[in-house]
Amino acid sequence: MPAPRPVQQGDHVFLVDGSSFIFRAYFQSMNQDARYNYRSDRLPTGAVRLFCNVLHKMVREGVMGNKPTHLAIIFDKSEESFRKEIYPDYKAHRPPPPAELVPQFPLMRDAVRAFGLKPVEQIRYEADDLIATYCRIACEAGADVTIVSADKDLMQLIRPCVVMFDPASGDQKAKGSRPERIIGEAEVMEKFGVPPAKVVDVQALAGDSTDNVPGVPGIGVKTAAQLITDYGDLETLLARAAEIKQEKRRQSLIDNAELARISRQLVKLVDDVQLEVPLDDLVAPGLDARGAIAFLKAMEFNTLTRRIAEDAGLDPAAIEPDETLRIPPGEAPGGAPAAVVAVAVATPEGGAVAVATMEAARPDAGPPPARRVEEVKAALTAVPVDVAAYETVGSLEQLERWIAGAFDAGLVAFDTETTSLDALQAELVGFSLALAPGRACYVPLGHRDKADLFGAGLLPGQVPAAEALARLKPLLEDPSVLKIGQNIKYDALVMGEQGIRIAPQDDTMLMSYVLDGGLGSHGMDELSERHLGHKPIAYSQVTGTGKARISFAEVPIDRATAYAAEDADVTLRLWQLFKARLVAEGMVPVYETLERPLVAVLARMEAAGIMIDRQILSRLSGDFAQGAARLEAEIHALAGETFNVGSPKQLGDILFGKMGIPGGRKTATGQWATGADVLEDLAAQGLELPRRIVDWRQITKLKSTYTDALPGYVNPRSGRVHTSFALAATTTGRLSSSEPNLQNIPVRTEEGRKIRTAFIAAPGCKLISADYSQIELRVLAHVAEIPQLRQAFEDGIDIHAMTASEMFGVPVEGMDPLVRRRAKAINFGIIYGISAFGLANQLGISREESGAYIKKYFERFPGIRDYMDATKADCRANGYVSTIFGRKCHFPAINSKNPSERSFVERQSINAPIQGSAADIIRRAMARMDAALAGAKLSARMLLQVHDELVFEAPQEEVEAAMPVIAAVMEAAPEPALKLRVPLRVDARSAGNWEEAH
DNA sequence: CGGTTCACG
DNA sequence: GACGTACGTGAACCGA
Repeated sequence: MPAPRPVQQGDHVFLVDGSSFIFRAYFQSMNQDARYNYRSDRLPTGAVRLFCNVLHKMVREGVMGNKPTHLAIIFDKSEESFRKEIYPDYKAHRPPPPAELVPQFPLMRDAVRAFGLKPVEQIRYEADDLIATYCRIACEAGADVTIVSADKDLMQLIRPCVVMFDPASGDQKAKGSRPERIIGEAEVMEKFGVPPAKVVDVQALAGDSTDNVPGVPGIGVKTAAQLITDYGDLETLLARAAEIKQEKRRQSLIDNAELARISRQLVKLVDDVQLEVPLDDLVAPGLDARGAIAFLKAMEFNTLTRRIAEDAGLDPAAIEPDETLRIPPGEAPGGAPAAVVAVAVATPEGGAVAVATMEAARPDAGPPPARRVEEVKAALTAVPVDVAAYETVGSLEQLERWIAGAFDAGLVAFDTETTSLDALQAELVGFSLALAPGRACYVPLGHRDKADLFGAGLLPGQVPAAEALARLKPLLEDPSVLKIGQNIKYDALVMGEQGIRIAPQDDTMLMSYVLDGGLGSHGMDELSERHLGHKPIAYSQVTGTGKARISFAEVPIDRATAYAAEDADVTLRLWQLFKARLVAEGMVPVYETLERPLVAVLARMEAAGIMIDRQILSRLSGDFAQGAARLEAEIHALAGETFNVGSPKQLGDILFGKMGIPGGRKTATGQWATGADVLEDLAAQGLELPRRIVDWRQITKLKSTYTDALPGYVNPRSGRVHTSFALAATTTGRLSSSEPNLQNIPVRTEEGRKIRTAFIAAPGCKLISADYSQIELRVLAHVAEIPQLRQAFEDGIDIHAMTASEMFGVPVEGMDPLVRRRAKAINFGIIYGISAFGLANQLGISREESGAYIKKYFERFPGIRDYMDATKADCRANGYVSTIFGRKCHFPAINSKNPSERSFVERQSINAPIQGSAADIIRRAMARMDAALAGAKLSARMLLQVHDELVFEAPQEEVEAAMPVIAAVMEAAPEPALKLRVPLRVDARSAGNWEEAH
């Protein structure tokens, strides 16, 4: 450390706001390739790396030609600022820092020391107060000061001897949305409308929602600036408040004078802190190259290590890494549950995981997660949703202020309003932004005059859409600003149509799904009621329903603002809660690896769509129509009367009433049951009519659900069919597909398979279908640890034949197909939570016989009964079961008094970990697929997921290269989080259509 | 809008 | 010992 030297005229003091820098660096790091963000032992280091780069540059080159003579890196000591003593809610609703950032706080300080500097921090004071104090002392000594920060709260310090420098994306090649810049008096005037000395007065009136400074309700920066300019300062204004003409404003100022004074105290920086480290001690070092290299090597920052070594003429290999920065292996796990640690330690994406453990090990990581959740909950309703006043943005200037606010906050809740639920057909009508609870706006773009019959007339008071979107794009694409949405895949698709990406993003619907899957739906209205105790304005309330329903474009703008801004506000509040809960409940790895990455993946798949051959479908429709007509005539003849063949009620009456066929069964509602199983039974007795009904039903089903309906889903712009995948719809973690459902395209019958030939590859391309073989049985073999099953999968033996062989003692060679079929049914039954009744039904045998099979099965595979019993007990004790990757499936009815309901839930709880683990595996494969294909220089793209199958489209010439890449990603999907005890196998085929590829 | 049926995994 | 059943989906159609 260099010797102290008094600051004097001509010196240049650099004051770096370390705390705000950390957050910036973190969000920036989130946008780069994940492997740069972790050390080889999964310690998250991305923010530290960016911090070191800038620190190095500052020491070496200075800023804007000025090199520092004195340099202080200043941090917030803790959250217990003296401001909390004045106003307990100060910074109260700050979300907790991202989990991956937490272990980096102490590393930042280590970095500062390694560069030969002293991190400066003082209890009770924020970094800003220390900066203010150093600033005053330096100016009094006649030196110049550069404050390195982007925090607007520091702007009050600017004066002739003080400038601010915003490193923003400074040394990145990033686009020019936020160039690095010097902030002087002119820039402060521009932002606050007053000179720096009066900034605190403006902030006292306008408040600051990110820090929870209350201000005076109804007064924003603009009004505040006007008032301060008119009256000179805050005290004069408050003294003469009675003179103000606008009634509401006058009253608000009179009522809230004290609040304004408190606010001023909160924003006014203290510049007479008793400094523990005198300014004179902070002499800028010549770089301590050896110390820096030891640190950088320990962090594994190779590029910067090399650069510094070169500059200093040192051999980096000769310098030992600083091993004190290694976390001893025994220290990490802390008190985390063993299961979580096991998942965590190995997850590649899961720096997050390493973090959960790290947090426990670091005493200075902030309040414990559970307390944090309570704090967030308490703060959430500080500004009730009901009374929040939302802003309608009617000018570009206004929009720019909100966008700047989002950049400052580093996060924004975002929501689009459109004319359609189909994102790819929807027209954008407006969007809303929320920056803090109660602070939200709506930006109308395409609201039309309802009275204008020609529909062209845009209502006045809206921002020109093209220009608004041009302003919005840099925000939505900026890596340092987190975009928060409720079902943000929809908004991503809508914005994608405008050529705008949304990244990075978080989704409250998915957070809720991870936290509370099985405990209710994850729609926003319900989440708001459940967690915020607030019922938001319903969509139908603004658009009406049924015949009177209007397009959102016709909703009056004030109504639209109330609705849309509230949605963004609610989304933001939910995010704060869920973010804290994910940490507290140990669900960060599940969210980060199984949910968050899937948003972009599915958006791409949906946008890609799949090509269909309409000619094939129309020909099939014709064939089916003929077949159905012929069958219908025969059915009427056999019945002796015409009736609606599609009516189960009429059919039941004819079969079991008029014709008096015995052995009918009734459904829950007392109607005659006429399902295929019943009709098949009757057909087996030699009856003609039921056979024809079954055939008729099959044909009409294929016609109405597929061949007739699919062409109607072709998007006119792309000429392809775009399904919508739901990520948060099932109780097990599976996806679902709708409009159209492309996960139930026929395959089991020959007639049905013809429909698959209509799903085709684009010209010059092929479809590739890759599916997991027996994935659920393999998962079962893994979780229940069944040695015979494991061995069979290891050896690649026919699993159903093996089961039959074990149970009935017959050799696999030359096995009776009927015996194998029974074993297969039992295997599936096991996965479904077997019952004698169900198995008997499936096999058409007696319950006694099926019960004997099950007994036999459990004798041969006792591990499976143990697994089932353990799973049920687990569910009863916790109310949920977990997949092998830690996804929770809640079953609150597990302890139901109703025996039938209870056994139903027990079967669900047995099935869920198996089905859900398989779903997790394919999700992991999907999350990695695009990067793997791109890494192999392949342009193949994923189009569909059908639970255990992925469908791709690839240029003909790369099909052979793509298939092994796809299979490898799928087969290795559980790793490295888990190594299954059984191998996974994937079969991949290619062809011009889906039928042949499958 | 609930019930029934049937397409898929 | 009663109770209705295989697990998970979405779409079409009927009939109130």
